[in-house]
This record gives sequence, C-alpha cells and structure tokens, in this order.
Amino acid sequence: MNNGRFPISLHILTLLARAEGSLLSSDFIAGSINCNPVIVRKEISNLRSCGLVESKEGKNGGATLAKPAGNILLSDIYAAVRQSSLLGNSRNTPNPDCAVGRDINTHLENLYAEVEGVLVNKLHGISLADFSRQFD
Amino acid sequence: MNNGRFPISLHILTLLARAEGSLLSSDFIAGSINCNPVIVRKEISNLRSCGLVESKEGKNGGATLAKPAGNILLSDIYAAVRQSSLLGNSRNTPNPDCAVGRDINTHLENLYAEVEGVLVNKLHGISLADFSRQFD
DNA sequence: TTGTACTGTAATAACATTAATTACAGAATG
DNA sequence: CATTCTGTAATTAATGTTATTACAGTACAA
Repeated sequence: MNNGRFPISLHILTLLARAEGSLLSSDFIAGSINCNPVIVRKEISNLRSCGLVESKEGKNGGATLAKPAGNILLSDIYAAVRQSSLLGNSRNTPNPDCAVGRDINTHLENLYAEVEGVLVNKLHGISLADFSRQFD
Repeated sequence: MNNGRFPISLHILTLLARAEGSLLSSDFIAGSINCNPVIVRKEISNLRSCGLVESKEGKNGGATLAKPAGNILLSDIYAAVRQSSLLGNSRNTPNPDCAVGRDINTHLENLYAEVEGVLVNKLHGISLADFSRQFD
C-alpha cells in the first residue's frame, strides 16, 4: 500500500461528506486533489462498487455519499482500496529446501493477519464524519 | 511499504537467529530467499547501521546477529526498513484554495501517526526469537 | 605472499507498478 | 439537440523496485 489510493479516496469522501448531498463533479474533486479527473472517476467507480458512494451520469451529474458520513468507517475505506499486504511481500518464492524458506510465507501470512487486525480495528473506530469534522 | 524489504529483512534475521552465532554468507542467505546476493548485502548493510546485525569481511566472512534474538523486536525491523507512510501518500500537493485541500495533509499525518502507533505497538510485543521459534 | 572466498558499494539495466493522458460512447438536462 | 457530465478502455509517461555487473578491499590459509 505504497500508492496514493487511500489518501485519494479519503480526500474524495471528505469532500462529499462536506458537500452534504449535493453532487460534486470529478473535475471539481480533481481540482482539490490536484490530480487527473479520470483517476477520480476510477476511484469513485471503486467506491461505488463498495457501496460507499452513488453517482449520477449526464449533465449536472456527479457523486454523493451512499450513506451518512457517520456510517462510513475508515476501515471501510481501507478495505475498499486494499490490494496488497500491509508490510509487503517478496517477489520470489523462497527455497523449499531450506527450513526457513519452506515455511516463511505461512508464518508471514499469520503475522500479517494479526498485525493488520489491530490496524483495521483502529480504523474501525473512526468514521468519515469524525475525520471530516476536523475541517470545520 | 509495498516492497519486499520487511519480509526480506525478517527472512535474513530469522536465518541468523537460527544460525546461533555462526556466520552466514550473503550467497547462502540469497539462496534461501531466492534473490540476488547484492540485495542481501544491501539489506544487511542497513540492518547493521541500525545495530541489529554485525558482519565480517574477507574469507569465511558473513553476518550474525548483533544481539540476542530475544532482544530484537519486530518493531525494530519495521523501523529499520520503513521508508514511507503506512497508508500511502498522494504524489500531488492538494489545492490550497480548497478548505479540504489546504488541511488534508496535516490531518492525514495525524491519522497516520495514530494508526501507525497501534501497529508499532503490536510489533513491539513480538521478538525475533518468538518469530523464529515457529520454524522448529 | 599469494590465491581464494568473502564483503561493501556504485552504477546500470531490467522489470513492475502507478498515475496521467487521450479518446470516445453513452446518459441526463435544459 | 447541443451541452455537460460519467464510465471505461487503451496508451503513454513517470516512478519505484529488484537484478545484474563490476570491482576494490579484507581476511584467511596454504
């Protein structure tokens, strides 16, 4: 998770939370993030498939939250953008003839599950409403 | 942290923990990880600068732990390889003329510090000895 | 004292991932 | 029915990561 998807999604959702139901265009959102609008539309497409936002096509279209900001948790956003394990994985398959190489992936997976658990737990305690309130 | 440095460093240290003081060469370690020995030497160089391993040059050289495996915590390893924030950063500087764009980096930093705190805390409770014992 | 087996490190190339851009079909509105 | 928007695919550009090559320097052992 070394990429910008979490902060971008959180930025989008914060803008939507503060827009209080009015539709925001991908161009407007991209202007705040300072990135390409296609990236925003892609990210919104992902958030939509996770049930966090709704969007409307056509003239005067745009996006809104699919539910109250108090019901969207940072753990939901994390889950929506998560694509690789938190602490990284080696690209190569370790040597199966070595006691460590043989089992390290299993033990890494277990460790990662444990560690990611505490992280998700923490994010579970913070709502989008909590986060976006800070901008008032 | 989408790269393989944490798992590679942990793999190296696990091998060293199990070698119980005898020197392991970068070639041997690379053979277990299945990566290039230069990568191993670079990572060992980093771990050495963090005080986790010692190494000896020349014939019959190699690396060992700089202290007992029970005194090396996974949080030390995390700190040694950490190079970017856990949940990623957008590459672009957000629009300062937008209330959200103006302050989001500050609020993201605070959030990341909080979240990373619980992760480090978790890793602090697990030693290299605990981890490497699993391979017995 | 010299060959051998290592480390340390720099420089470069190969590869993988991420973001930006271009392009365009389709939807909703006025 | 022109306009303004979304949705999405395809491509290119930028960046980040790992592998490779090269070689100087160190320690050992015959």
